[in-house]
Amino acid sequence: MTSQEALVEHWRSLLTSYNEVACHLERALSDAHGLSMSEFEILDRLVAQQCEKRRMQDLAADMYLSQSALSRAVARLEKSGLVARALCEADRRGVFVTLTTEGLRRHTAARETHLAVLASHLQVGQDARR
Amino acid sequence: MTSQEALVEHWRSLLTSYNEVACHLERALSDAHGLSMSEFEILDRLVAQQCEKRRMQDLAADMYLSQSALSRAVARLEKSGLVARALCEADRRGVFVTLTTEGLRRHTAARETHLAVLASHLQVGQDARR
DNA sequence: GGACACTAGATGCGCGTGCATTCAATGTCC
DNA sequence: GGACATTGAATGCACGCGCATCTAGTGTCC
Repeated sequence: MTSQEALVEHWRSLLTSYNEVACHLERALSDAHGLSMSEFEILDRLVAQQCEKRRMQDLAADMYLSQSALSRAVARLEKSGLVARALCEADRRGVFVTLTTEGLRRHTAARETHLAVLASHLQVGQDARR
Repeated sequence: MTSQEALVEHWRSLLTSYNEVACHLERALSDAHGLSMSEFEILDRLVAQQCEKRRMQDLAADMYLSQSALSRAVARLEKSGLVARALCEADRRGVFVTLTTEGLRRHTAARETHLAVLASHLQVGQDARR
């Protein structure tokens, strides 16, 4: 097998795995908790890093979402009461995003679903490395 | 590390890789050849299996796209003249999809871009298997 | 301090997606 | 053969995305 073929095969495998898991995750999180995958990922980040920084910036930095997608996702989460926006006084362009109590609760519940879906649809050894 | 943590880490890694590559692929294919990633994948399937079967069905079977997404993607490709639809006489609900000469040409050109993007953004050994 | 570049985030827009539904063709059962 | 379920594909719809743009606040240079 040439290295090109290996490359394409690896990509195909990644594509398949991703779509399989993402599709199930999206459905399960939405049905059980009213969250999209991206929204869950945002909550997950917020739970992980509970220090004070310019959140929008930082969130965007280690996520795959574009700035605009993140902005809207946070807007949805705020509307649902899972997250709160707060002005940053030091630099009034910045916006802090923090979990609400309800947000933490929802994340805790959704985490179960998240893990369950990963466990049943993500085979850890299935990558196409050759 | 617990197995749950390993699972989540693997998923994060997959998510990151996928988005990195998919984003670049989408851009490169679109800029250089006016194709979306899905459209290229469809052409790629058609090049690979040049036997006669109910195409829509078969295409959907080994792709990640939903039936409706596939239907529309094929419609776009047909509109661009890269693909042709043909009625299946044996079962007149079915639709054959075949590459046009131009479709083959476009695929050949796009394949270069595809491989180049994979080569530069997909590290084969980067999966998070632990 | 006033003009100008830059940065953080929000928003208008077009597009591709999945879901649910629809429509036509096919199979089945009496 | 007629009623009914089933199947292949197309389509209405709502939604999340990325890109480009806009707004407002900040920094810089004279």
